[in-house]
Amino acid sequence: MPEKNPQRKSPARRPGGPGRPRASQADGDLSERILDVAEEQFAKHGFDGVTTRSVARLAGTTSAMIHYYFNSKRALFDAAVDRRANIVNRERLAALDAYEAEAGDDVTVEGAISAFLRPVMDKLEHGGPGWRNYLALIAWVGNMQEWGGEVMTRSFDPVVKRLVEVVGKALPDAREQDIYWAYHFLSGALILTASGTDRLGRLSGGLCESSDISTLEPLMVEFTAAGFRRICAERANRP
Amino acid sequence: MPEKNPQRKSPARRPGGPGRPRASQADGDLSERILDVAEEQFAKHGFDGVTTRSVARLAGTTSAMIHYYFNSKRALFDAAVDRRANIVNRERLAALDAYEAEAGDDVTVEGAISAFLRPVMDKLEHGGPGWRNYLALIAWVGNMQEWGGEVMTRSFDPVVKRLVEVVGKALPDAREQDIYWAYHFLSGALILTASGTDRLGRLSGGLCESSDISTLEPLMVEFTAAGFRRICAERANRP
DNA sequence: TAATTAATCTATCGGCTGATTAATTTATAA
DNA sequence: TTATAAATTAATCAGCCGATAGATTAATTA
Repeated sequence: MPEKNPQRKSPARRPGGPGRPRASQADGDLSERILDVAEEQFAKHGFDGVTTRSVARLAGTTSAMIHYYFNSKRALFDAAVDRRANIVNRERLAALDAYEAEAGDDVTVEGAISAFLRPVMDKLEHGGPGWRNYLALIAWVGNMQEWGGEVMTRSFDPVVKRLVEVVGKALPDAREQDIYWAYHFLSGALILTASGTDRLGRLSGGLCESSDISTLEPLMVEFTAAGFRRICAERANRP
Repeated sequence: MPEKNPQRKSPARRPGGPGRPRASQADGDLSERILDVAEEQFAKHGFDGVTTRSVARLAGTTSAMIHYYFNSKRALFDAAVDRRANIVNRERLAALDAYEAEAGDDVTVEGAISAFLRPVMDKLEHGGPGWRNYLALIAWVGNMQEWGGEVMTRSFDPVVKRLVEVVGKALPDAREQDIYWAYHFLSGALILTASGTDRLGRLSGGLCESSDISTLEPLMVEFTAAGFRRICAERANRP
Protein backbone atom coordinates (compact mmCIF):
# COMPACT_ATOMS: atom_id res chain seq x y z
CA MET A 1 0.00 0.00 0.00
CA PRO A 2 1.19 3.57 -0.63
CA GLU A 3 2.77 5.34 2.28
CA LYS A 4 0.80 8.21 3.81
CA ASN A 5 2.02 11.60 4.94
CA PRO A 6 5.29 11.97 3.05
CA GLN A 7 5.95 15.10 5.12
CA ARG A 8 7.26 17.43 2.41
CA LYS A 9 9.33 15.12 0.26
CA SER A 10 12.91 16.31 0.01
CA PRO A 11 13.29 18.21 -3.24
CA ALA A 12 17.06 17.83 -3.32
CA ARG A 13 17.77 14.71 -1.31
CA ARG A 14 19.63 13.32 -4.28
CA PRO A 15 20.51 14.86 -7.64
CA GLY A 16 18.64 12.75 -10.13
CA GLY A 17 15.91 11.33 -8.01
CA PRO A 18 14.39 7.94 -8.62
CA GLY A 19 11.40 7.70 -10.86
CA ARG A 20 10.55 10.38 -13.33
CA PRO A 21 8.50 8.66 -16.03
CA ARG A 22 8.09 11.31 -18.68
CA ALA A 23 8.86 14.99 -18.99
CA SER A 24 12.31 15.00 -17.46
CA GLN A 25 13.47 18.14 -19.20
CA ALA A 26 15.38 20.80 -17.36
CA ASP A 27 12.27 21.48 -15.30
CA GLY A 28 14.09 22.30 -12.08
CA ASP A 29 12.46 20.42 -9.24
CA LEU A 30 8.72 20.22 -9.55
CA SER A 31 8.07 21.19 -5.95
CA GLU A 32 9.94 24.43 -6.50
CA ARG A 33 7.96 25.16 -9.62
CA ILE A 34 4.77 24.54 -7.67
CA LEU A 35 5.96 26.94 -4.99
CA ASP A 36 6.74 29.61 -7.59
CA VAL A 37 3.25 29.40 -9.01
CA ALA A 38 1.62 29.19 -5.58
CA GLU A 39 3.54 32.26 -4.44
CA GLU A 40 2.30 34.24 -7.41
CA GLN A 41 -1.28 33.01 -7.31
CA PHE A 42 -1.73 33.40 -3.55
CA ALA A 43 -0.27 36.91 -3.80
CA LYS A 44 -2.67 37.86 -6.57
CA HIS A 45 -5.88 36.22 -5.37
CA GLY A 46 -5.46 35.31 -1.71
CA PHE A 47 -5.79 31.89 -0.13
CA ASP A 48 -9.43 31.28 -0.97
CA GLY A 49 -9.14 32.74 -4.45
CA VAL A 50 -6.74 30.00 -5.51
CA THR A 51 -7.41 26.34 -6.18
CA THR A 52 -4.89 23.55 -6.06
CA ARG A 53 -6.03 22.69 -9.57
CA SER A 54 -5.21 26.15 -10.95
CA VAL A 55 -1.79 26.11 -9.30
CA ALA A 56 -1.19 22.66 -10.72
CA ARG A 57 -2.25 23.65 -14.20
CA LEU A 58 0.02 26.71 -14.24
CA ALA A 59 2.88 24.57 -12.95
CA GLY A 60 2.28 21.98 -15.63
CA THR A 61 1.26 19.21 -13.27
CA THR A 62 -1.74 17.93 -11.36
CA SER A 63 -3.32 18.68 -8.03
CA ALA A 64 -2.39 15.18 -6.92
CA MET A 65 1.26 16.19 -7.04
CA ILE A 66 0.58 19.19 -4.83
CA HIS A 67 -0.93 16.94 -2.19
CA TYR A 68 1.92 14.52 -2.69
CA TYR A 69 4.55 17.16 -1.92
CA PHE A 70 2.71 19.39 0.52
CA ASN A 71 -0.12 17.29 1.96
CA SER A 72 -2.68 20.10 1.95
CA LYS A 73 -3.51 23.44 0.41
CA ARG A 74 -2.85 25.22 3.69
CA ALA A 75 0.55 23.58 4.03
CA LEU A 76 1.37 24.71 0.49
CA PHE A 77 0.51 28.26 1.49
CA ASP A 78 2.71 28.11 4.57
CA ALA A 79 5.55 26.65 2.55
CA ALA A 80 5.29 29.52 0.07
CA VAL A 81 5.42 32.04 2.90
CA ASP A 82 8.28 30.38 4.73
CA ARG A 83 10.52 29.71 1.74
CA ARG A 84 11.99 33.19 1.42
CA ALA A 85 11.27 34.40 4.96
CA ASN A 86 14.51 33.14 6.46
CA ILE A 87 16.61 34.74 3.74
CA VAL A 88 15.20 38.23 4.08
CA ASN A 89 15.03 38.01 7.87
CA ARG A 90 18.69 37.09 8.10
CA GLU A 91 19.61 39.98 5.85
CA ARG A 92 17.56 42.46 7.85
CA LEU A 93 19.01 41.38 11.19
CA ALA A 94 22.50 41.52 9.69
CA ALA A 95 21.84 45.00 8.31
CA LEU A 96 20.67 46.24 11.70
CA ASP A 97 23.68 44.66 13.41
CA ALA A 98 26.07 46.15 10.89
CA TYR A 99 24.55 49.59 11.18
CA GLU A 100 24.63 49.52 14.96
CA ALA A 101 28.26 48.45 14.92
CA GLU A 102 29.39 51.07 12.43
CA ALA A 103 27.40 53.92 13.96
CA GLY A 104 28.61 53.34 17.48
CA ASP A 105 27.11 56.02 19.71
CA ASP A 106 25.82 58.02 16.76
CA VAL A 107 22.84 55.84 15.89
CA THR A 108 20.19 57.81 14.04
CA VAL A 109 16.55 57.03 13.36
CA GLU A 110 17.18 57.35 9.64
CA GLY A 111 20.01 54.85 9.81
CA ALA A 112 17.99 52.30 11.75
CA ILE A 113 14.95 52.55 9.51
CA SER A 114 17.13 52.43 6.44
CA ALA A 115 18.80 49.23 7.61
CA PHE A 116 15.36 47.79 8.39
CA LEU A 117 13.96 48.64 4.96
CA ARG A 118 16.98 48.17 2.72
CA PRO A 119 16.86 44.38 2.21
CA VAL A 120 13.15 44.45 1.44
CA MET A 121 13.46 47.37 -0.93
CA ASP A 122 16.39 45.71 -2.62
CA LYS A 123 14.28 42.62 -3.24
CA LEU A 124 11.43 44.72 -4.58
CA GLU A 125 13.74 46.57 -6.93
CA HIS A 126 16.19 43.92 -8.06
CA GLY A 127 14.87 40.61 -6.76
CA GLY A 128 12.84 39.76 -9.83
CA PRO A 129 9.21 38.69 -10.03
CA GLY A 130 9.66 35.86 -7.54
CA TRP A 131 10.61 38.22 -4.74
CA ARG A 132 7.98 40.73 -5.74
CA ASN A 133 5.36 38.01 -5.59
CA TYR A 134 6.63 36.85 -2.21
CA LEU A 135 6.43 40.36 -0.76
CA ALA A 136 2.95 40.90 -2.20
CA LEU A 137 2.00 37.62 -0.55
CA ILE A 138 3.33 38.87 2.78
CA ALA A 139 1.35 42.08 2.32
CA TRP A 140 -1.76 39.99 1.77
CA VAL A 141 -1.09 37.98 4.88
CA GLY A 142 -0.50 41.21 6.77
CA ASN A 143 -4.08 42.27 6.20
CA MET A 144 -5.67 38.89 6.84
CA GLN A 145 -7.77 38.57 9.95
CA GLU A 146 -7.98 34.90 10.80
CA TRP A 147 -4.60 33.15 10.72
CA GLY A 148 -2.73 36.06 9.15
CA GLY A 149 -1.55 37.23 12.54
CA GLU A 150 0.03 33.95 13.49
CA VAL A 151 1.94 33.81 10.21
CA MET A 152 3.21 37.38 10.52
CA THR A 153 4.23 36.89 14.13
CA ARG A 154 6.12 33.74 13.32
CA SER A 155 7.88 35.41 10.42
CA PHE A 156 8.63 38.97 11.41
CA ASP A 157 8.43 39.67 15.12
CA PRO A 158 12.15 39.17 15.79
CA VAL A 159 13.19 41.71 13.15
CA VAL A 160 10.70 44.27 14.43
CA LYS A 161 11.84 43.84 18.02
CA ARG A 162 15.39 44.43 16.86
CA LEU A 163 14.37 47.59 15.00
CA VAL A 164 12.64 48.93 18.10
CA GLU A 165 15.82 48.23 20.03
CA VAL A 166 18.07 50.10 17.63
CA VAL A 167 15.68 53.03 17.25
CA GLY A 168 15.58 53.16 21.03
CA LYS A 169 19.31 53.91 21.00
CA ALA A 170 18.74 56.82 18.65
CA LEU A 171 15.93 58.13 20.83
CA PRO A 172 17.04 57.26 24.35
CA ASP A 173 14.39 59.44 25.96
CA ALA A 174 11.51 57.99 24.00
CA ARG A 175 8.84 55.94 25.66
CA GLU A 176 8.73 52.40 24.38
CA GLN A 177 5.04 52.52 23.45
CA ASP A 178 5.63 55.57 21.27
CA ILE A 179 8.24 53.65 19.30
CA TYR A 180 5.70 50.88 18.81
CA TRP A 181 3.08 53.37 17.69
CA ALA A 182 5.49 54.84 15.19
CA TYR A 183 6.36 51.37 13.96
CA HIS A 184 2.68 50.73 13.35
CA PHE A 185 2.57 53.62 10.88
CA LEU A 186 5.83 52.55 9.26
CA SER A 187 4.47 49.03 8.95
CA GLY A 188 1.36 50.20 7.16
CA ALA A 189 3.38 52.18 4.64
CA LEU A 190 5.66 49.21 4.04
CA ILE A 191 2.84 46.71 3.60
CA LEU A 192 1.03 48.95 1.13
CA THR A 193 4.24 49.37 -0.84
CA ALA A 194 4.94 45.67 -0.86
CA SER A 195 1.41 44.82 -1.97
CA GLY A 196 2.25 46.09 -5.42
CA THR A 197 -1.19 47.58 -6.04
CA ASP A 198 0.07 50.72 -7.71
CA ARG A 199 -2.93 52.87 -7.01
CA LEU A 200 -0.64 55.86 -6.56
CA GLY A 201 0.12 55.86 -10.27
CA ARG A 202 -3.48 56.24 -11.35
CA LEU A 203 -4.25 58.62 -8.51
CA SER A 204 -1.39 61.00 -9.26
CA GLY A 205 -1.97 60.85 -12.99
CA GLY A 206 1.40 59.21 -13.50
CA LEU A 207 3.32 61.74 -11.42
CA CYS A 208 4.69 58.95 -9.26
CA GLU A 209 4.47 55.17 -9.19
CA SER A 210 4.90 53.15 -6.03
CA SER A 211 6.87 50.57 -7.98
CA ASP A 212 9.60 53.17 -8.50
CA ILE A 213 11.58 51.97 -5.51
CA SER A 214 14.73 54.01 -6.09
CA THR A 215 12.62 57.15 -5.66
CA LEU A 216 10.33 55.77 -2.98
CA GLU A 217 12.89 54.30 -0.62
CA PRO A 218 14.71 57.47 0.50
CA LEU A 219 11.39 59.28 0.74
CA MET A 220 9.99 56.55 2.93
CA VAL A 221 13.03 56.70 5.20
CA GLU A 222 12.77 60.48 5.53
CA PHE A 223 9.01 60.47 6.00
CA THR A 224 8.93 57.82 8.69
CA ALA A 225 12.06 59.03 10.46
CA ALA A 226 10.55 62.49 10.79
CA GLY A 227 7.41 60.87 12.17
CA PHE A 228 9.34 58.76 14.67
CA ARG A 229 11.24 61.77 15.92
CA ARG A 230 8.14 63.88 16.22
CA ILE A 231 5.96 61.59 18.28
CA CYS A 232 8.83 60.19 20.33
CA ALA A 233 10.57 63.47 21.08
CA GLU A 234 7.50 65.48 22.00
CA ARG A 235 6.37 62.89 24.50
CA ALA A 236 9.74 61.89 25.86
CA ASN A 237 10.11 61.28 29.59
CA ARG A 238 6.51 61.82 30.40
CA PRO A 239 4.79 59.45 32.88
CA MET B 1 -43.74 33.97 -14.98
CA PRO B 2 -41.48 35.53 -12.35
CA GLU B 3 -39.83 38.75 -13.36
CA LYS B 4 -36.08 38.65 -13.97
CA ASN B 5 -33.49 41.14 -12.76
CA PRO B 6 -35.46 42.92 -10.07
CA GLN B 7 -32.60 45.46 -9.89
CA ARG B 8 -32.29 45.77 -6.10
CA LYS B 9 -35.89 45.68 -4.93
CA SER B 10 -36.77 48.72 -2.93
CA PRO B 11 -36.36 47.85 0.75
CA ALA B 12 -38.60 50.65 1.99
CA ARG B 13 -41.01 51.33 -0.83
CA ARG B 14 -43.85 50.70 1.56
CA PRO B 15 -43.92 50.15 5.33
CA GLY B 16 -45.31 46.69 5.72
CA GLY B 17 -44.27 45.15 2.48
CA PRO B 18 -46.37 42.65 0.64
CA GLY B 19 -45.75 39.01 1.24
CA ARG B 20 -44.03 37.86 4.35
CA PRO B 21 -45.29 34.29 4.91
CA ARG B 22 -43.75 33.39 8.22
CA ALA B 23 -41.27 34.95 10.61
CA SER B 24 -42.46 38.54 10.48
CA GLN B 25 -40.92 39.63 13.76
CA ALA B 26 -39.24 42.96 14.11
CA ASP B 27 -36.55 41.80 11.72
CA GLY B 28 -35.86 45.18 10.13
CA ASP B 29 -35.69 44.83 6.39
CA LEU B 30 -34.15 41.62 5.25
CA SER B 31 -31.91 43.20 2.61
CA GLU B 32 -30.32 45.38 5.27
CA ARG B 33 -29.75 42.40 7.50
CA ILE B 34 -28.10 40.61 4.59
CA LEU B 35 -25.86 43.62 4.00
CA ASP B 36 -24.87 43.70 7.66
CA VAL B 37 -23.81 40.09 7.57
CA ALA B 38 -22.12 40.42 4.18
CA GLU B 39 -20.16 43.43 5.41
CA GLU B 40 -18.90 41.50 8.39
CA GLN B 41 -18.14 38.29 6.57
CA PHE B 42 -16.42 39.91 3.59
CA ALA B 43 -14.33 41.99 5.99
CA LYS B 44 -13.29 38.90 7.93
CA HIS B 45 -12.71 36.43 5.12
CA GLY B 46 -12.51 38.34 1.85
CA PHE B 47 -14.62 37.89 -1.24
CA ASP B 48 -13.62 34.32 -2.02
CA GLY B 49 -13.68 33.21 1.61
CA VAL B 50 -17.40 33.85 1.88
CA THR B 51 -20.27 31.91 0.36
CA THR B 52 -23.74 33.22 -0.35
CA ARG B 53 -25.03 30.32 1.69
CA SER B 54 -23.01 31.27 4.78
CA VAL B 55 -24.16 34.87 4.55
CA ALA B 56 -27.73 33.68 4.14
CA ARG B 57 -27.53 31.33 7.11
CA LEU B 58 -26.12 34.03 9.40
CA ALA B 59 -28.84 36.41 8.21
CA GLY B 60 -31.50 33.80 8.87
CA THR B 61 -32.54 33.36 5.28
CA THR B 62 -31.55 31.51 2.11
CA SER B 63 -29.11 32.16 -0.71
CA ALA B 64 -32.05 32.52 -3.07
CA MET B 65 -33.06 35.69 -1.26
CA ILE B 66 -29.59 37.11 -1.74
CA HIS B 67 -29.89 36.61 -5.47
CA TYR B 68 -33.40 37.98 -5.33
CA TYR B 69 -32.25 41.25 -3.78
CA PHE B 70 -28.77 41.61 -5.23
CA ASN B 71 -28.66 39.43 -8.37
CA SER B 72 -25.13 38.13 -7.78
CA LYS B 73 -22.48 37.63 -5.15
CA ARG B 74 -20.30 40.30 -6.69
CA ALA B 75 -23.17 42.80 -6.68
CA LEU B 76 -23.75 42.00 -3.01
CA PHE B 77 -20.11 42.80 -2.31
CA ASP B 78 -20.32 46.10 -4.17
CA ALA B 79 -23.53 46.98 -2.37
CA ALA B 80 -21.83 46.34 0.98
CA VAL B 81 -18.94 48.59 -0.02
CA ASP B 82 -21.12 51.35 -1.40
CA ARG B 83 -23.67 51.47 1.38
CA ARG B 84 -21.64 53.52 3.84
CA ALA B 85 -19.21 55.04 1.35
CA ASN B 86 -21.33 58.06 0.52
CA ILE B 87 -21.88 58.89 4.17
CA VAL B 88 -18.24 58.95 5.17
CA ASN B 89 -17.15 60.61 1.95
CA ARG B 90 -19.61 63.45 2.44
CA GLU B 91 -18.39 63.92 6.00
CA ARG B 92 -14.75 63.98 4.94
CA LEU B 93 -15.29 66.50 2.17
CA ALA B 94 -17.33 68.64 4.53
CA ALA B 95 -14.61 68.44 7.18
CA LEU B 96 -11.97 69.53 4.67
CA ASP B 97 -14.18 72.36 3.43
CA ALA B 98 -14.91 73.50 6.97
CA TYR B 99 -11.27 73.42 7.95
CA GLU B 100 -10.19 75.35 4.89
CA ALA B 101 -12.82 77.97 5.54
CA GLU B 102 -12.02 78.41 9.21
CA ALA B 103 -8.22 78.41 8.74
CA GLY B 104 -8.21 80.97 5.98
CA ASP B 105 -4.60 81.63 5.03
CA ASP B 106 -3.25 79.71 8.01
CA VAL B 107 -3.87 76.21 6.70
CA THR B 108 -1.55 73.70 8.35
CA VAL B 109 -0.63 70.16 7.37
CA GLU B 110 -1.85 68.93 10.73
CA GLY B 111 -5.20 70.57 10.24
CA ALA B 112 -5.71 69.14 6.78
CA ILE B 113 -4.73 65.62 7.77
CA SER B 114 -6.84 65.84 10.88
CA ALA B 115 -9.90 66.83 8.87
CA PHE B 116 -9.16 63.99 6.46
CA LEU B 117 -8.86 61.40 9.22
CA ARG B 118 -11.42 62.63 11.75
CA PRO B 119 -14.62 61.16 10.25
CA VAL B 120 -12.99 57.76 9.74
CA MET B 121 -11.49 57.69 13.21
CA ASP B 122 -14.80 58.75 14.67
CA LYS B 123 -16.50 55.81 12.97
CA LEU B 124 -13.80 53.44 14.21
CA GLU B 125 -14.16 54.71 17.75
CA HIS B 126 -17.87 55.36 18.14
CA GLY B 127 -19.52 53.95 15.03
CA GLY B 128 -20.21 50.52 16.45
CA PRO B 129 -19.38 47.14 14.93
CA GLY B 130 -21.14 47.94 11.64
CA TRP B 131 -18.80 50.79 10.86
CA ARG B 132 -15.78 48.86 12.09
CA ASN B 133 -16.70 46.01 9.78
CA TYR B 134 -17.19 48.40 6.89
CA LEU B 135 -13.79 49.97 7.38
CA ALA B 136 -12.10 46.59 7.70
CA LEU B 137 -13.81 45.67 4.46
CA ILE B 138 -12.40 48.78 2.80
CA ALA B 139 -8.95 47.88 4.13
CA TRP B 140 -9.33 44.45 2.57
CA VAL B 141 -10.33 45.95 -0.74
CA GLY B 142 -7.38 48.32 -0.50
CA ASN B 143 -4.97 45.43 -0.62
CA MET B 144 -6.76 43.46 -3.33
CA GLN B 145 -5.03 43.25 -6.65
CA GLU B 146 -7.66 42.41 -9.25
CA TRP B 147 -10.75 44.63 -9.01
CA GLY B 148 -9.78 46.21 -5.68
CA GLY B 149 -8.32 49.20 -7.46
CA GLU B 150 -11.47 50.02 -9.35
CA VAL B 151 -13.53 49.89 -6.17
CA MET B 152 -11.12 52.11 -4.25
CA THR B 153 -10.89 54.62 -7.10
CA ARG B 154 -14.65 54.82 -7.41
CA SER B 155 -15.05 55.28 -3.67
CA PHE B 156 -12.17 57.43 -2.48
CA ASP B 157 -10.33 59.32 -5.20
CA PRO B 158 -12.33 62.53 -4.81
CA VAL B 159 -11.59 62.82 -1.10
CA VAL B 160 -7.90 62.16 -1.64
CA LYS B 161 -7.67 64.76 -4.40
CA ARG B 162 -9.27 67.24 -2.06
CA LEU B 163 -6.76 66.40 0.69
CA VAL B 164 -3.87 66.92 -1.71
CA GLU B 165 -5.37 70.28 -2.61
CA VAL B 166 -5.69 71.49 0.97
CA VAL B 167 -2.27 70.19 1.96
CA GLY B 168 -0.92 72.04 -1.07
CA LYS B 169 -2.14 75.26 0.50
CA ALA B 170 -0.21 74.52 3.67
CA LEU B 171 2.92 73.68 1.67
CA PRO B 172 2.76 76.08 -1.26
CA ASP B 173 6.34 75.37 -2.34
CA ALA B 174 5.93 71.60 -2.35
CA ARG B 175 6.07 69.65 -5.56
CA GLU B 176 2.81 67.86 -6.30
CA GLN B 177 4.42 64.45 -6.64
CA ASP B 178 5.95 64.74 -3.17
CA ILE B 179 2.50 65.33 -1.73
CA TYR B 180 1.32 62.19 -3.49
CA TRP B 181 4.27 60.22 -2.17
CA ALA B 182 3.51 61.40 1.34
CA TYR B 183 -0.13 60.47 0.88
CA HIS B 184 0.96 56.97 -0.10
CA PHE B 185 2.58 56.52 3.30
CA LEU B 186 -0.37 58.05 5.11
CA SER B 187 -2.69 55.76 3.18
CA GLY B 188 -0.78 52.66 4.24
CA ALA B 189 -0.94 53.64 7.89
CA LEU B 190 -4.65 54.33 7.63
CA ILE B 191 -5.46 51.08 5.87
CA LEU B 192 -3.53 49.04 8.41
CA THR B 193 -5.36 50.80 11.23
CA ALA B 194 -8.74 50.27 9.60
CA SER B 195 -8.06 46.60 8.97
CA GLY B 196 -8.49 45.94 12.66
CA THR B 197 -5.82 43.25 12.83
CA ASP B 198 -4.39 44.37 16.12
CA ARG B 199 -0.97 42.91 15.70
CA LEU B 200 0.51 45.88 17.53
CA GLY B 201 -1.03 44.67 20.76
CA ARG B 202 0.69 41.30 20.72
CA LEU B 203 3.90 42.79 19.35
CA SER B 204 4.23 45.44 22.03
CA GLY B 205 3.20 43.08 24.79
CA GLY B 206 0.08 45.11 25.47
CA LEU B 207 1.87 48.47 25.65
CA CYS B 208 -0.41 49.82 22.94
CA GLU B 209 -3.36 48.58 20.93
CA SER B 210 -4.23 49.89 17.50
CA SER B 211 -7.90 49.77 18.42
CA ASP B 212 -7.25 52.50 21.00
CA ILE B 213 -8.27 55.24 18.58
CA SER B 214 -8.29 58.12 21.05
CA THR B 215 -4.58 57.53 21.61
CA LEU B 216 -3.76 56.59 18.05
CA GLU B 217 -5.46 59.42 16.19
CA PRO B 218 -3.41 62.40 17.42
CA LEU B 219 -0.24 60.35 17.10
CA MET B 220 -1.10 59.49 13.52
CA VAL B 221 -1.75 63.13 12.72
CA GLU B 222 1.57 64.20 14.23
CA PHE B 223 3.53 61.36 12.67
CA THR B 224 2.26 61.84 9.15
CA ALA B 225 2.26 65.64 9.29
CA ALA B 226 5.93 65.60 10.27
CA GLY B 227 6.56 63.26 7.36
CA PHE B 228 4.68 65.45 4.90
CA ARG B 229 6.62 68.50 5.97
CA ARG B 230 9.95 66.73 5.83
CA ILE B 231 9.78 65.28 2.32
CA CYS B 232 7.88 68.24 0.86
CA ALA B 233 9.94 71.00 2.40
CA GLU B 234 13.37 69.55 1.72
CA ARG B 235 12.61 69.11 -1.95
CA ALA B 236 10.59 72.26 -2.50
CA ASN B 237 11.06 74.21 -5.71
CA ARG B 238 13.53 71.82 -7.21
CA PRO B 239 13.14 70.93 -10.91
C1' DT C 1 18.74 -9.50 -12.17
C1' DA C 2 15.31 -8.81 -8.55
C1' DA C 3 13.41 -5.98 -5.04
C1' DT C 4 12.57 -1.48 -3.52
C1' DT C 5 10.98 3.04 -3.61
C1' DA C 6 10.23 7.87 -5.17
C1' DA C 7 7.60 10.19 -8.58
C1' DT C 8 3.92 10.57 -11.55
C1' DC C 9 -0.72 9.66 -13.98
C1' DT C 10 -5.63 8.87 -14.30
C1' DA C 11 -9.82 8.38 -12.08
C1' DT C 12 -12.77 9.24 -8.65
C1' DC C 13 -14.96 10.47 -4.02
C1' DG C 14 -18.41 13.24 -1.36
C1' DG C 15 -19.37 17.81 -0.75
C1' DC C 16 -19.99 22.52 -1.64
C1' DT C 17 -20.59 26.55 -5.03
C1' DG C 18 -23.27 30.36 -7.47
C1' DA C 19 -27.23 30.59 -9.66
C1' DT C 20 -32.02 29.44 -11.32
C1' DT C 21 -36.68 27.77 -11.37
C1' DA C 22 -41.37 27.02 -10.09
C1' DA C 23 -44.61 27.01 -6.70
C1' DT C 24 -46.52 29.42 -2.73
C1' DT C 25 -47.83 32.98 0.55
C1' DT C 26 -49.54 37.56 1.54
C1' DA C 27 -50.53 42.44 1.48
C1' DT C 28 -52.28 45.82 -1.27
C1' DA C 29 -54.98 48.02 -5.23
C1' DA C 30 -58.93 47.61 -8.20
C1' DT D 1 -63.90 40.08 -3.74
C1' DT D 2 -60.75 39.49 -6.99
C1' DA D 3 -56.55 40.46 -9.50
C1' DT D 4 -51.83 41.83 -9.03
C1' DA D 5 -47.38 41.92 -7.73
C1' DA D 6 -43.82 41.48 -4.01
C1' DA D 7 -41.62 38.31 -0.92
C1' DT D 8 -40.32 33.76 0.34
C1' DT D 9 -39.70 28.69 0.14
C1' DA D 10 -37.83 24.34 -1.38
C1' DA D 11 -35.73 21.91 -4.91
C1' DT D 12 -32.50 21.66 -8.25
C1' DC D 13 -28.87 22.69 -11.87
C1' DA D 14 -24.16 22.06 -13.77
C1' DG D 15 -19.71 22.68 -12.27
C1' DC D 16 -15.78 22.95 -9.37
C1' DC D 17 -13.52 21.94 -4.80
C1' DG D 18 -9.85 19.46 -1.80
C1' DA D 19 -8.42 15.18 -1.15
C1' DT D 20 -7.55 10.18 -1.89
C1' DA D 21 -6.80 5.68 -4.29
C1' DG D 22 -4.64 2.61 -7.21
C1' DA D 23 -1.90 1.69 -11.10
C1' DT D 24 2.35 2.82 -13.61
C1' DT D 25 7.10 4.35 -14.60
C1' DA D 26 11.87 4.52 -13.77
C1' DA D 27 16.01 4.91 -11.09
C1' DT D 28 18.52 2.98 -7.12
C1' DT D 29 19.96 -0.71 -4.26
C1' DA D 30 21.04 -5.40 -2.95
